Amino acid sequence: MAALKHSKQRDAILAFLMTRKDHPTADVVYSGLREEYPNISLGTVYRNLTLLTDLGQIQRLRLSDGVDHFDADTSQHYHFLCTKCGCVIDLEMETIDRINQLAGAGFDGQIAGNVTYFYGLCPACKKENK
Amino acid sequence: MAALKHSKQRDAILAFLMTRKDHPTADVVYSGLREEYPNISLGTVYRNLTLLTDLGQIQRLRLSDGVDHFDADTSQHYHFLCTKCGCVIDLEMETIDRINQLAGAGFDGQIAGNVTYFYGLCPACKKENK
DNA sequence: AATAAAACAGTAATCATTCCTATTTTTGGA
DNA sequence: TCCAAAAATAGGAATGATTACTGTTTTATT
Repeated sequence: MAALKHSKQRDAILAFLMTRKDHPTADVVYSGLREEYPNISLGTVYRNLTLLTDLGQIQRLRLSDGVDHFDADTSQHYHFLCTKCGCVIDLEMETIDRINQLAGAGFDGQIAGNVTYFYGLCPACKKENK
Repeated sequence: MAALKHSKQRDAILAFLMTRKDHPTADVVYSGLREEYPNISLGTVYRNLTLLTDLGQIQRLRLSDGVDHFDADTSQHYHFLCTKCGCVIDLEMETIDRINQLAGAGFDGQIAGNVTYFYGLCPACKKENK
């Protein structure tokens, strides 16, 4: 039913995301692509970001800053949100697996997964605060 | 500087929240209070929910459904979001303490805390799905 | 090349939340 | 108890991210 058709814009959005490690928002993707595609529309960016998320090619990060961020690295890893400058950084740490089992014990529903991220001061803001 | 003044509306908002375990949204609080306070305004609800959060008397839950939920229980505990019906439920489980230390190891910034919640099917939706 | 389906650009609409302003309430002192 | 200053309110306008709509363009298939 889906009958997905190829599009240059979708390729460009995915390629752009793959070049960045800062987990940009839809608006940043839009701005970044306007040089190469002056007529690309914000709606197209949103639609494709959602589509790529549904396809499992990228992941959407919904942190507490109220704006969605997107990450081309779909592997399980943790994120950090700086409460001062708002930047988002990958954290290098092992996966906490048992946590879903802990949550499921004594719960009659079905745990499909969890959302976990960290917040505080990023290295740059921490240095600046001294 | 703060010079907080008493208000019936703020009392009512806090009292309403304390009667509920379902972590209502601002709009639900607003609707629930309109019987007793027909003229209460949505802005007042939002302002006081933010104020009470800042005072540490309630906590704001920012889950991935895009709407803020509020909880009068400020103790550390975990939440579950049903991906089908959208309900939010408290989970009975021990606190995972070392997770912040794990995240902080090898990270040059400062970890202030983490956000962790679970998602899946609530007991009612799980039963219905069989 | 002809056709149908999908994607697009551009724009309007939605929805949660915040902001603004004139009025009302609270509170501490005369 | 009355007064004045500060804080809070109601009501409505504004914001900002995201989604929906529509007529046009692109893609893929025969």
